[in-house]
Parts: sequence; structure tokens; C-alpha cells
Amino acid sequence: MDNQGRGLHARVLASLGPAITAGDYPPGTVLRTDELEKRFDVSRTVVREVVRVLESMHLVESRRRVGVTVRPTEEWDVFDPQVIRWRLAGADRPRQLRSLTALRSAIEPAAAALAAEHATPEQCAELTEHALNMVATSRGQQLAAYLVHDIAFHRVILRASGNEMFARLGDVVAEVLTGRTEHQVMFSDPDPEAVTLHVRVAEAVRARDAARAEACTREITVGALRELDILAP
Amino acid sequence: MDNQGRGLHARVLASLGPAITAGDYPPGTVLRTDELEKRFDVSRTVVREVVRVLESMHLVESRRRVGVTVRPTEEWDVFDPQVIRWRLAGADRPRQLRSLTALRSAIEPAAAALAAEHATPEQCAELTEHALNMVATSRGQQLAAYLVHDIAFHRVILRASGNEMFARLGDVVAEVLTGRTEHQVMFSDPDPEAVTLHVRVAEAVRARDAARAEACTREITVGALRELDILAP
DNA sequence: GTGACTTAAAAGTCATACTTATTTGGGTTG
DNA sequence: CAACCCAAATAAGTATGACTTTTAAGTCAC
Repeated sequence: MDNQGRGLHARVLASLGPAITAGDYPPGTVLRTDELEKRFDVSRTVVREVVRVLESMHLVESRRRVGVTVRPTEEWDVFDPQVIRWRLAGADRPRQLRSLTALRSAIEPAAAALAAEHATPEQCAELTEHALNMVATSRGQQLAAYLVHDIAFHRVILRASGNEMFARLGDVVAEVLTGRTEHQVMFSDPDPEAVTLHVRVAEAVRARDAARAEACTREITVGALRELDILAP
Repeated sequence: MDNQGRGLHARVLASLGPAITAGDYPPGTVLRTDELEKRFDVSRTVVREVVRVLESMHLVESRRRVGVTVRPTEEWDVFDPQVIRWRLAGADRPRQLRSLTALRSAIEPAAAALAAEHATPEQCAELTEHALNMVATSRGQQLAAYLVHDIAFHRVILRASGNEMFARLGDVVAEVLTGRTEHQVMFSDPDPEAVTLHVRVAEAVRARDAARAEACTREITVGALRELDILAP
């Protein structure tokens, strides 16, 4: 992971953060710093640093004479990669995957359209390569290898869009794709149609055909949404 | 603003954060904590808290025996509302507005489609009301009032989508709309077509017509994109 | 009951002493 | 001369005690 073991504050954060996002401390719960000191057996210094970070994520609010209050869920910074990771690791993972997949469905087609306009020759080559590798690994229980190329493919699309915000969603998409592979029936090979669509997207981007790149990507993400409905309608 | 004056750490953060996002300390720059202590005339405690928060935004990295290093721009958490605000306040505001408008264009149509499926009667009523108020304030130099309803309208759509991540983009959209109004020719009334489209979106949502809600919203956001091209092609 | 005043609880801040990781450089050895 | 190891210097990390500031809440007079 990102921040494991690197200092005491990181350890406390990695323990308290997930606990809060998991709902162990429901909104409105008040944590006092000296209580946290004892609980984690660390100094005020460390606790305060952790609280500041949680506060910057809008997970808690620290007020004098009151304590550290857990804020209502609607106010959390749900786009914070750290928060996303914590929630994906917790109980409402399914709900989280749903939200993220909806986000993907909105973003990726737009990103593909932009990528068709802005992709460099190198990026086009990368796309084609990853698409072909996806085809190659799409049969015969090679899900792990397939996943690697799938992630790489989507990352290139997002980066090639030229929009820094889209580009930053690469990690989120990677997380979603990984989560899907892990929690799906690991026996089945990926949907052949989806594989073909990736090849088409690569072609469309290389041909500078924004409309087609967008349409094919939309088909991919719609498929991802449908998958969720099948699993838990 | 959000965090003005609330404690020393907030003041230092509000000074250092914007400085970094503005590029005053280019990536690779090393800040030593004791230097920061002197510069802001605060204690170690405060500096460390600030550094932790900046670190959680991936703006800097703190390593022993090295110092606090400014990270490359591509690694920043560009979705962090705080970072967005800092950058909007800084020099590359135009670039930022572009990224955010592209994001809006991807998200809002999808949100409108979902809103058509999930909006409560109350939300439908709110939408209609805001749309009508937009019409009412669309002529005669009432830009400030118009902006209020415009923001409210988009907020309702995003919230009514039922997707928590979309909902959280309400603040960002508000920021973009405000920024646009402030930096545009303040003399001209809003585009009549855009106003009409908002009314149509409200109608479509009430009629549970997802496709039409999506299409009309897309027209709105495409218009917003075009606007940017006209201003700085 | 309302309003002003007091009190106490909890976070915020500071200064200092100490610990730990890590880079750098020098010296030893093959 | 290269490779390697070790020691010293450096800057962040942690702990702690003393003090300040905010503010919720209780109390008293009116």
C-alpha cells in the first residue's frame, strides 16, 4: 500500500481512518485526543498530526472544549484516494464499487474522445500493444495477466486525454478493475465482446476518430455497469 | 472561505499551500522544517501538522535526513477541494477552469440521466423552481441572482443522481460557475438558449425521461466548453 | 425565564530534550 | 582501483511538561 509503517502517525492513521470510514465511530461520535493517545499509546504530537489529516479529509472536525467529532458521511471527501481505498477495504465496498463504476462510465468515454484528439504516436502504440495483450491473455485462466494490461490500457486512455483530472483517475480505475477481478467468479474468462471493444478503441484513437472511440468506450463501461446489476440486482 | 484564521496551522497552511500549488516552490524544492518555523514564526508542532496535511494531498513528501520535498505536479491530488481552490486562486486559473469544465461535461449529463430515474418529487419541484428563477433573472443585469439559481440547479441535479461522488462535485461546479461569471463580460445577460435548456432538463427529470435529461444537459455543458474556446481559443 | 458572569474542560501552542533513519564521505580491504 | 563497510553528521520523528485560548455549560442575580 501507500503509507504502511512509515512512522507512527501513518500507523495510527491507517488504523483510525478505516475505522471511521467503516462506521465504527458513527457521525457525531466524539473522540478526545488524550483518549486516542492512550488507545494507540502514542504522544500528543502524533495524535494531533493524525487528527489534522483526518480533518483535511473532512472526516472529522476538531473543536476546542468539545473534542474531535466525526462528521456526517455526506461531508467526507469521497474523492480522496486514501478515503476511497479505506472504504473499498471496508464493509460498504459494494456500494463504493457502484459509485466508482458510475464515475468511470461518465468519465472514460469523454476521456477516450479527447485521447483520440490528443494521443501521441507513442501512446497509440502503447494502446494497441495493451489491447493485443488483452486479446492474447483473454482465454485460459490468465486473469492476472489480463488485468495488468486492462489497467494499463485504461491508464493510457486517461493520460492521453490531456486532462490532468482524468489522468488522476487512473489509480481509481485500477482499483475498480482489480476489485472486480478479485470478487468475481475467478473461473470465467473475460467477456470476449469487451476484449474486442478495447481493440476497437485502440484503432479509433489511432485513426483520430473521437466519436467512435467514445462510443466503444461507452459500450465497455455500460458493460461494467451491467455486470454489477447481474451480481446484485 | 473554509479554513481562514482557525488556528495557527490553518493560517500557515493557507499561506504555504497556495504558494506550492502556484509554483513558487517548483517540484524538487526542499523545505526544511526549522526554516519553515522561522519563516512563519511558529513552533515545530504547527509546522509538522501543516506538513502532514500537505503530505496527505501529495503536494510534498517528507523524508528523514532530506527534508520536505515538493512533489511533481502530476502526483498532486487534483481532486482535493482545497487544492482546487488554491489553484483556482492562483496563476493557472484558466487551465484549471478548463480541466474542471471538461470534468463537468463528462459528469453532469450522466448525473442528469440518473437524476431522472431517482429524483424525489421534492427535488423535481426544486429543479423547476430554480429553472423558473433562472428564466426570471436572465435579463436585465441580474447576473448575481441568476448565478445563485444556476448553482442551486446543478447542485440538485448532482445530488438527485443518488451517486455520492457526483453529489460531492456540487462545490466544484459552484466554483466553476462563479469563476465564469466573475471573469466574463459582466455586462451581457446569460445565453437565452442555455436558460431554455435548464427548463427542459427540469421537465425531462420530472417526466422521468433520462435520455432527454442527459441530452439537454450535454448541450448545456458543450456550450460551457465552447464558451472557453471563444474566450481563449 | 432571561441575561450576565464564572468555571472548567478540551484543544491549541510552545520549548526542549531525546530518538531514529539516512545520506555522505572516508577509510579499509580485496 | 573498485567495492564495501562503518562512522559521523543531519534532519525528521517522537515524547513530555508547561502554558494559553476557546467555549460549552452551569450558576447566580434580577
